[in-house]
Amino acid sequence: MRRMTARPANTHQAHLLRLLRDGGRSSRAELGERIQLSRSKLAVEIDRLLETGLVATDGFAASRGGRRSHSVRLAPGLRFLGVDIGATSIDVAVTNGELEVLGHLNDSTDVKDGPVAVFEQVLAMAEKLKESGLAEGFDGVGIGVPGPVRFPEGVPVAPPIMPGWDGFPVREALSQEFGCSVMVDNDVNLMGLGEQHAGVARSVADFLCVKIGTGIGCGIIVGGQVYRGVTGCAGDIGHIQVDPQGRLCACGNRGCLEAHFSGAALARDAEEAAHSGRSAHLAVRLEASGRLTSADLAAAAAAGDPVALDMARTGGERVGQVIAGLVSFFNPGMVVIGGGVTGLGHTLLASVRSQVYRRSLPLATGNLPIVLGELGGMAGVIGATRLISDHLFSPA
Amino acid sequence: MRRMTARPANTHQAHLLRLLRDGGRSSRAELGERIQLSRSKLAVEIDRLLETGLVATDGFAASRGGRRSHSVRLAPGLRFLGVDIGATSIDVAVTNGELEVLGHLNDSTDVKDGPVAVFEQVLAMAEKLKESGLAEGFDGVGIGVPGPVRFPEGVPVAPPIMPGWDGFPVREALSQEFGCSVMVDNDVNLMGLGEQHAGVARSVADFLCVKIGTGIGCGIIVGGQVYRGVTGCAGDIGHIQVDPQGRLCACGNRGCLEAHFSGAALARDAEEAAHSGRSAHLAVRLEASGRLTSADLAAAAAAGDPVALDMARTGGERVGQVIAGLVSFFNPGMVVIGGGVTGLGHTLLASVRSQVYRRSLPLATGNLPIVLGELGGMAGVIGATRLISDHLFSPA
DNA sequence: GTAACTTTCGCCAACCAGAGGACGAAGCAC
DNA sequence: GTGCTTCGTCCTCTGGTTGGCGAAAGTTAC
Repeated sequence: MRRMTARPANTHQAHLLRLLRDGGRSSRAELGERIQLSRSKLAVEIDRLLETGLVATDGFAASRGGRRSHSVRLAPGLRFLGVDIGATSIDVAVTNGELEVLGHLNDSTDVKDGPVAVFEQVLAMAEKLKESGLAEGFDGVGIGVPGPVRFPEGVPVAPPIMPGWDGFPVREALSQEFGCSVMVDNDVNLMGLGEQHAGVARSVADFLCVKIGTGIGCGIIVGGQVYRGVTGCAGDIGHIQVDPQGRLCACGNRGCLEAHFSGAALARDAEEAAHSGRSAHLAVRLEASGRLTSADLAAAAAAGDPVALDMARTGGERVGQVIAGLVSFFNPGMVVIGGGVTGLGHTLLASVRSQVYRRSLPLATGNLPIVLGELGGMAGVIGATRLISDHLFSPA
Repeated sequence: MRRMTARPANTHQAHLLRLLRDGGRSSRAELGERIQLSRSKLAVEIDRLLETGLVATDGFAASRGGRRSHSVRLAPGLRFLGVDIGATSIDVAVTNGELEVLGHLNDSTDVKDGPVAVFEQVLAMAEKLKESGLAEGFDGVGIGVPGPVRFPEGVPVAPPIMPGWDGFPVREALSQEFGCSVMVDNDVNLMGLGEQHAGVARSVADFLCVKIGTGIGCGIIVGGQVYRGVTGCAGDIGHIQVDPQGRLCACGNRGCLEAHFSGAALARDAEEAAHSGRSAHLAVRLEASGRLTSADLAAAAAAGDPVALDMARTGGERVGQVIAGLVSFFNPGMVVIGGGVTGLGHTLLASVRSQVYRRSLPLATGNLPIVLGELGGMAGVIGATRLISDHLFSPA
């Protein structure tokens, strides 16, 4: 099948494409109600979109009491690829134009192996998805990487946990490889976009999305759009100080949030607790797998292990302290928490909430939901497809 | 003189008015270069503005090598009033349409006396400005208050240091009193607007403006606009924790920034140092005036008093710690520091900078100016007139 | 001092895009 | 079948852009 190469010619067409993406198939009349456009103009633009092949007719719409209208929808062959590269795993998903996930693969990796090795893996996974018949090619690819990105160029800059990625032209290289448009962003921003598109933050314009995985980052959505800061590294909250007398962090400072509470720190603490015999539960798990991860800790906490619960509680307080500061500063409409450690669930959430509600202005916390992400591991890939579709569904 | 009651009829007129405000008198040709509009349309809109009296012709413009063009400017009789209500003082200034300050008054007050008393004072000051012949009336009034404001309605909400102001309809009451449009905002936001309009932050779209006065707040400018958060209390950084084992704060928590470093905290510390005999310099000043303020501390520091210098240094480190967190989170293009304690000047600035540069990502700090505000006490009132002019120079 | 060039301004004609009304077609309810 | 509603197309009208032209008023070159 021939890939779509057309792009909307103007803002009206772009707006229509987004309406169809987010609202699914619609009649012209329905579109007319949602868009600020005269009927004649609307008809012209839809005709043009039909001509370019970006949208297709799709039978009749349900009657609303009068003449039935013809439906239109995004071209059914549209395929977006979402790639979420984590520190230790890769998620790849293929969606249709409406960003519904048609297929999904997860693979473990080590981001430290460098971009060439990782992208070989990504390409293999994409190939597998194609072979399973879900796509014959991709119209656009969105990629999330665990570090700061110079967004316009799609190039990682000085990523702390990704040696070898600094300056690697991810966007350009993959654009060539896939033969289509590619957009690259920080994984946390994409998680925010994902939760906004299809998760808990639907219809929230200003919110924060805190991802606690191997590291800790925060996606910032202002007015429905990702805020990236002037150099693209906004949301880098992992090294905010939570305790002047705290632990020494890899960054050279003391008491960084990430040194106390992140996937890496928790795993280390859990192993320490297992070795020292403070937690029999964790010791058993360590025995079984040889290593401990935050998932083991979550399981131990779920099983009621007091040491694990305590770690979740104190960790939550630390994150809560930082989030309280961010809430005071940013006054968001919602805080979404995601990433690997969400397995700690309500223990974590409870202590975060208690910190925030205690430390921030009532005016800021009065109507502030602090919730876990709804999409789990899919948030990143969905956000990635949202990113690339936003790009493609905007005037060239 | 009759006040201007007209408002721009469309976005083009609004845009023209702002161009004239920010660029001063211009010829039609100059305006044509700066605005996205055809010559004929431009001529029509300018003619309409001339008709309504919002702009006036103003002689010939300097020739650029051809036929001389007629200049237009904002109506010369336009007068805006900027009011900056602090915890202990009031600033009032009158400007022309171009927001040039024509006259300025400063008076001490106590915001705790409540809105009625304070506004009586404000009205008296405005009257005095009128009597000095600077204005015959006001076309718009902007007001800053030291606490959170429900912006659309212009009503303070739950302001911690302004008992009696909660829910007082400032905008409505003063609009009646002055007989013109009034806009109310947090004083810190207005300081940010002021520094953006006429101060160090000209041409910076994303920056933070930290005001350290009686309390501590932070104005957030995103994309050239004030970000107020979902309930209007964004930037309330005074109660971010800087030390879990720190001082007890009035808010009930421990180690709040404001408890360690703010006009009030510094004055208390300075008096303590004077009493205990640790600083002879401060003791002399205490003797002289019976009370110490941050201005005394600044003077002592400037004179080389080691205790005062140490207070400035450690205080700067505390603020710097918080700002470092905000820089990591927000990745601004500039940080402006203002408010009463700016008298501490470079001692303060140096320790803030060292903290931020040490704790935040190089990517975020690489090209990040951390500077003192340029406008001093005038930032608030200029920002206030900017606020109301932005409002009046937008389509009705 | 004069001629040639430049720049601005106002006017007009041609043209184009989009809004909104009119109208017929298509479907539903009774 | 009759009346009502909805849908889609056609057509007109308005507002705005573009480009051209000439007058006015400067500057520069000679």
